[in-house]
Amino acid sequence: MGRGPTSKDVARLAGVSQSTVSYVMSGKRSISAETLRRVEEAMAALNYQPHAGARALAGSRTNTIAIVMPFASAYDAGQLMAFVEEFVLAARVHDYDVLLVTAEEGIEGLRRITGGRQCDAAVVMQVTAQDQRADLARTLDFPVIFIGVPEDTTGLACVDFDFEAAGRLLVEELADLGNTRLSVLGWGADSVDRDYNYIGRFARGVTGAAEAHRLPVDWHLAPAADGFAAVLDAGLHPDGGRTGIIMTAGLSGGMRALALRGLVPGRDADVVALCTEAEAEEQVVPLTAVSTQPRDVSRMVAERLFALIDAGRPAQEGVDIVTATLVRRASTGRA
Amino acid sequence: MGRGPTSKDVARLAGVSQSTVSYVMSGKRSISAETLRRVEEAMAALNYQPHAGARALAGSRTNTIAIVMPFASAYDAGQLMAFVEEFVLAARVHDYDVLLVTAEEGIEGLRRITGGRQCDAAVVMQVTAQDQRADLARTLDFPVIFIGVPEDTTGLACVDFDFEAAGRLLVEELADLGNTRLSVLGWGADSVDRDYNYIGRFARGVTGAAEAHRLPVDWHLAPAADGFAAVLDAGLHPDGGRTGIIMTAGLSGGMRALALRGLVPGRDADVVALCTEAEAEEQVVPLTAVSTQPRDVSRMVAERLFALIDAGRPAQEGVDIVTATLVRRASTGRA
DNA sequence: TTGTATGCGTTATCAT
DNA sequence: ATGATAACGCATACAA
Repeated sequence: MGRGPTSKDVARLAGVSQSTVSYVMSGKRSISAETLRRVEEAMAALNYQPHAGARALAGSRTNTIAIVMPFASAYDAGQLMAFVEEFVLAARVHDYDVLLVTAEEGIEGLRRITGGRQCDAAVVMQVTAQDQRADLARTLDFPVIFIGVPEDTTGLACVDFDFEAAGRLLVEELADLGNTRLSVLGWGADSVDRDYNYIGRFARGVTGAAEAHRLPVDWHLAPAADGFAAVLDAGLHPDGGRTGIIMTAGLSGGMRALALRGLVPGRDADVVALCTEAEAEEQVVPLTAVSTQPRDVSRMVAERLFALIDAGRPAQEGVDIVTATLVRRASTGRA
Repeated sequence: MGRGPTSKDVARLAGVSQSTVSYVMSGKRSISAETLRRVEEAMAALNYQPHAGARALAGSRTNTIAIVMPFASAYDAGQLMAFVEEFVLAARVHDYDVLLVTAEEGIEGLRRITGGRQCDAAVVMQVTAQDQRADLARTLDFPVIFIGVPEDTTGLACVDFDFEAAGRLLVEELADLGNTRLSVLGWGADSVDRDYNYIGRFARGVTGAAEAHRLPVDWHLAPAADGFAAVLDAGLHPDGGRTGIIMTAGLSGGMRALALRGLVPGRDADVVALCTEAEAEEQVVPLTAVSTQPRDVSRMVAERLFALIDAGRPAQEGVDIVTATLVRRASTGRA
């Protein structure tokens, strides 16, 4: 593997000193038009690419951002991909590359990456209420942005979707449609155990709005939703009431449970969901839904991160919330 | 942002020279038990992490692999994620990190990453028949593995799923079930235009097997599959014949088209698919299908790549094929 | 078995 | 406006 041209080679070809080449790249001092031209020509002629390692060593910036990803998680793959794509594109605009770290490496992964100066900042996804990585970040003096909201956000920069509003919007939609009780097919015990904060916030949004509208709610955990099936079998609209359905996790299972009983969303019951737009639209009956917007989250994270990096400040404390909006589709009567 | 401890600091604390610390890490010369212990203690005490940039500069290895990903593509997000996860895990086993590059950067992205010595090797996904990156790789003297098979594989290392066998298996399954003609809902013009080789290989597999069994085939491009809908409306089994259905792209659209007409896979027609296992299983009627195995591909790529890296040889020419297998589910009569 | 010294390719501080 | 030169932190050839 050939060693590749260095800035010294460029300098020689352009007939200038090596430091001049460096200054041409950084733009940190004024260069005469003539010199600039010769250096740029030489760089092009040699197909010169600065050595990233040498840069990181001398300049103590890597132009790399690490993103700690929860692969085998409750997250939808499409969402994750959308988030990552958007983030990588935003990073490239600022001339940054993206290093992938699995959440499986846990706190050690963060330590390794930051300690080894492989990146200038990190994004940590899928944050739990009691997240050890939050504690580490506080001691780190290193820009980290969290996606999700740990219980104690002191000294942390967080971004998240407004799950509480999402819960509220879905309940209000069903209430407006005249439903008198709610059945929720939601996250299973495994997710709750791992203490994903957003599940609690969503539940709080649902509960709050349901109480305000005096609607009783029964919860069922996906995917082992025997209870949910029982509700369907017992009849959705007993005693002249009307049961509205909210689905979060276990969407395909829930839709299948309906289909197997010949129940059509929008005709036999109002069904709303918290899911991706793609999921909402690819159902046999497209779903009225609040969709998390991974690209919006991604853009907000990138914006905030590069503001930090460019300013050189430590991560500014605070939680940024991405707005939730409901889109009506055929699964609710009045679409 | 503090500078962090260096190997010099470790050396001082352990009462040895800096080079000894380095040799402890690399294991490239024998160290007395006593020295080893003191150095390791010092490293632990200081929470020492070697500076990645300095390492790359001095050792000319980055311990990083770039993976060039096709985000907004015909690829399924779940497949991509599975591939990436598996690869990152494999990479960590060999003490490598993974850098993400978008295919949107095209050939320049590859050039930038390899030229800047940000990685020791690269994996290029979603390769087209006439892929410029293949030409670049041939001139690069740098380990690159392609996922997908360009037309000219001279000097390239490629790994891919056996799409031709996939097509054959699906046709044979339908033939064995007594179908006398085939209807294929497949990739749309956009994918074909971009010349994804695997589409052609799949089609070849279908065509070859269909000819061998003397089955007529009609093709419909997803998602604008008006022709497919017309076939359904015209009646699937005219003239005492029997039409078997193969779905590749546009699966959800195809299933919806069936559902809207009250057609149930496995009852009214045999339906098979080339899709992910998750997709096959989450349908109302689970699908008999050949599934690409992203994790198998990933493992094969990783295995081959690290063999190259460890051996220090240039990428060994040749195409590795990941076996295709069919799994029977309820969408074909005899499940 | 261990220490000394050099170089990797940049950035940035002195000079001029 | 430009050139020398000293770090940056590690790997490794050379000495002992």
